Amino acid sequence: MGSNIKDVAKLAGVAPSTVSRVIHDNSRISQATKEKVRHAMDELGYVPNAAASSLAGRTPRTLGLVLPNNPGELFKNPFFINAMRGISVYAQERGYFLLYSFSRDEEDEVQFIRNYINSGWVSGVVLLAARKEDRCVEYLKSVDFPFVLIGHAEDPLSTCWVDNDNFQAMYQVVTYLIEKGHRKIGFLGGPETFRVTQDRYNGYIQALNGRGFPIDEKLIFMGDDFSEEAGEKGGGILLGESLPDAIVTTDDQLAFGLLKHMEGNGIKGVDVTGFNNTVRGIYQKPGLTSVDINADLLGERAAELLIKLLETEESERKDINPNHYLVETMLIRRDTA
Amino acid sequence: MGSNIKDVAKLAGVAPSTVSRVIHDNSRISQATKEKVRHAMDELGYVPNAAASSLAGRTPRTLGLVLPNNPGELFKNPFFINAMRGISVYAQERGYFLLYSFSRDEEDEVQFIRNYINSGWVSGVVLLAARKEDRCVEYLKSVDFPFVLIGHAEDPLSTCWVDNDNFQAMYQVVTYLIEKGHRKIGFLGGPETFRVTQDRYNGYIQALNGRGFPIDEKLIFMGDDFSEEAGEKGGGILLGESLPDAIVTTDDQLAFGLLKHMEGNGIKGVDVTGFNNTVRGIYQKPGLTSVDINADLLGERAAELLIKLLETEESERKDINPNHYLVETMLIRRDTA
DNA sequence: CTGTTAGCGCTTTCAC
DNA sequence: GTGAAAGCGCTAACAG
Repeated sequence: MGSNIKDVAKLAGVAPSTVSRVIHDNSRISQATKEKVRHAMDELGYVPNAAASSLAGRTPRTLGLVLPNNPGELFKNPFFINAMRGISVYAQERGYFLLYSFSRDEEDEVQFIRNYINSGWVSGVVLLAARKEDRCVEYLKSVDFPFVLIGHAEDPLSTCWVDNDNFQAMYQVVTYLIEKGHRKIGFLGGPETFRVTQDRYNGYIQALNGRGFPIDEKLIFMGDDFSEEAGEKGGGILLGESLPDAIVTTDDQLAFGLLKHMEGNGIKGVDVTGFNNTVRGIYQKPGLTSVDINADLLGERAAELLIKLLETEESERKDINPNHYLVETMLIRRDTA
Repeated sequence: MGSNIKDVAKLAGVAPSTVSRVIHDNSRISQATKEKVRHAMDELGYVPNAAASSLAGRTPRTLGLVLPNNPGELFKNPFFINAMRGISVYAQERGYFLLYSFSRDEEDEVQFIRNYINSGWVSGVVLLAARKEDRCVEYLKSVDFPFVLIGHAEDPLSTCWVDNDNFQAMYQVVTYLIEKGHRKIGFLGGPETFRVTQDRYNGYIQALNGRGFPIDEKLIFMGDDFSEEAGEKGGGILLGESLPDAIVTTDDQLAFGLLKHMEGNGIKGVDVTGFNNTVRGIYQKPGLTSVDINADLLGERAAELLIKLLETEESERKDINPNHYLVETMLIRRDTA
């Protein structure tokens, strides 16, 4: 099939080790030989055998992704495919291959990671969905294997991660509503145990406080989960006697539930915003105003950070700096706000 | 890090070669030693080093996917993520890893495939979007590398492929409309150079002919592409003097354009169907009746076929049988039909 | 600056 | 049935 390093060496009239050095752009090779060798490589259409290279001690230029296998979520939310594409854009440019797998559950995921690592195929892992007390994170830390997290890390100092600035994102949303003239603004969030909920909640509080507007406890509701049902329930509670001007939510699903409640009860004139810029929000009537989390860029940054991590000396990885990126969000205005 | 074959051999009190034979379930190893060795493997949590295995001559248990980088399409159409998941489900079960990459253009794709192959990482390729005279197909054939196509092959006899039965799918759609009582049924297709257009067109013709209904040339229109604009244009032509009872389209985008034309011109009472069960069709009002192409299963089948191909003797691959699968579609009824 | 050499972990003849 | 040994393609000392 393809040619090997010996063929190249012979054609260029040098030793295999020299070719290897040229491949890795070793600084102590003369310009002349580099040219010669590169020429020979081109002529033969040579591509290094990654398996051999990895076996001989190089860290393989392959990253492994771990995806949850949640059909509903996968389908409603373009996050995953976009993040995968973003990762791909950066990784390919840097000559890295990408492995992916959809897991059934957390158990599965840890097993995949084990396989990734022990197979010798992979040199770093991208986790696309962080859970609380994520066992993958624990495992990767325990074996000290390089990884990066998309989402907020439990231990943000000793983990590499990439996330939106959720505080800032919600701050912007609320500020936008205030500028639109709204004063009574409600908050409909997911479970408060989640970091994202907290951050977005804080952004909400701060945006109001900063302008000297009071916080009304009665306008705040946290659901048991991120579902449409939770959103409906929240609507029932937040839209009581007197109507607020607007309600911000931390998830499009919650917003859909809220809108459903409003429609069902003939409630009008309350602005609503979502999060994630989900496909449904684009095409339904009324179009849902929502925060786009920029999944593409989240993916790109994750790849960038992981590759940076891989390419720093092992001894210095502990204090890689920066160890995270914050990716900006974009408020997409549609009919509901 | 992980243990290697020698460790296992030592612990089990056998030679490395014996362990290797156990890994590959060689028939001439006694049951007793197999047990012993498997026990040792478990104890050490041994996972074979895929790089070494591949280097030593085994075909690597890794498949490479090639995806187009069409942001719009990727986003509107859940086909890709679903197909990827389907592939993953089957491949993982059989112990195969998956590599993916998004290409910018056809040039890119061929380059990726070259890299896949020459790197020694990959033993087979899945092509997720077949074009006419696809250069990837040409290249893969020219180097005689195993691959499977999702979509219809130009040369269906000498290629492994997986596709819907597009004839049958459209036949069902039209039959459904006939049973609903419609008689005057129009056809709005993509470019007629495409195989899918042809197949779906034939299904349309056959369904009408089979029941003895006449074909009206004036009710047939093929657009220049699969876009919404082409759909609008088609609407302008098909919805002339007298209105048909229904129009079947070969793509949701075409259907959206058609509906837009209808709405813009106040045309009502014409049933419309799409193809691909795109996200927009689910959430817009009115909900678009559409054919779900079962991308998940398409992916699973593709993986199945490719792995079957890889696991048959090289000399017998030419006449692998069957060399394709047809995956059933499902008509999803919503508001428009 | 470049060549020589040992070996990464595994598979596969070839012996026994 | 099982072991010994060579070698897959590449890299990383060690020489010079």
